[in-house]
Amino acid sequence: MKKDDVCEVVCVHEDIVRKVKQRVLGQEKILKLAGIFKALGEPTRLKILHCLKEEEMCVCDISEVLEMSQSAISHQLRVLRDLRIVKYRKEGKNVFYSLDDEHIFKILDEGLNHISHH
Amino acid sequence: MKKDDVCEVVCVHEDIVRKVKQRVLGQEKILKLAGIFKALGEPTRLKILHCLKEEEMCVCDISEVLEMSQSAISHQLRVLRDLRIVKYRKEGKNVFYSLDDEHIFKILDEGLNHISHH
DNA sequence: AGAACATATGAACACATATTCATATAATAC
DNA sequence: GTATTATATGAATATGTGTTCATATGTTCT
Repeated sequence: MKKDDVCEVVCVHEDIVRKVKQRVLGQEKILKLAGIFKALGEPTRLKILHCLKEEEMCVCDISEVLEMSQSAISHQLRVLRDLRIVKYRKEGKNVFYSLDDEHIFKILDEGLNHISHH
Repeated sequence: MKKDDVCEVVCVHEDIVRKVKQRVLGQEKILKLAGIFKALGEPTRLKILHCLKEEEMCVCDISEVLEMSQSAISHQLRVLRDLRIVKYRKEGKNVFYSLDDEHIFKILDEGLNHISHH
C-alpha cells in the first residue's frame, strides 16, 4: 500500500485520534503479544495447554490423550517452547512439559470465563 | 490420519493419561476458545482492540490511527463482531465500535503482563 | 558395539487467511 | 432526485501454517 493513500477517508474525530495515537503499542510489543495469543488460538496447541494445566506430561502421553501423532504434537510443542509458553524437563528418554508461567494459567481461565458467560 | 495408528508410541503413563483424558474439553468449547485467542493473535486485530481499550471509535478513526485502509479495518472488525469481541453502535453515517466485554479487557491485560515479566 | 524406544525436525502439501481492489449499501446534504 | 461520505463485502492473490511422512538425534538396555 502506498504511504499516501493510507487512509482515503476524511471523517476523523481529531481529538480521539490524537489521543489514541499516542497510546498505540510499539510494533515489537504488538508482535510479541500477538504471538502469544496466536499460539493459544490454534486448537491443537490449546488442547495441549489445557492438558498441561492439569499435569506435567511427556510427549507420548499428550499424543495418547489427544489421539494425535507424536510428530504433530512435537511440532506444536516446539512452537510453544520457542514462545516460552511451556517449559520442559528431561528424564531419561522422556521429556516432560509443563506450563511456563502463571500468566498462561490466568489467560486460559479468563478465556474460559468469557466463553461461559455467553 | 487413520484412526488405528493414531499414537504409534508405547511409552504411556497410564494413570496420568486416564486422569487428563477425563478432563479434556469438548471440541466445541475448544473451537470457541481457540476462536477468541486466534482473533487476538493477529497483529491488526490486536491493534484495533488495543485502540478500543482506550476509546469507542468509528471505523475511519481506527483507520487513521493505524494508518491502514478502511477496507482492511472493516474486514477485521467483521471478524471481531462475529465473535462478539466488539460491539457497535450506529450514529448517522458513522459506526462506533467498542469492546464487548470485561473479559476481553482482562485477557488483554494479562497478556501484557506476561510479555512484561519476561 | 547394536537394538529399541522417545523425541525432534526438515520438506512437502493442503488449507486457512489478511490485504487489496472494485463495488455495494446506507445515510446525509444539496 | 443526485452527490457525497462512511462503511461493508465479494473475489482474487499472496502469505502463513498444521499435519504427514521420512528421517535424524539422543537415551537406555543388552
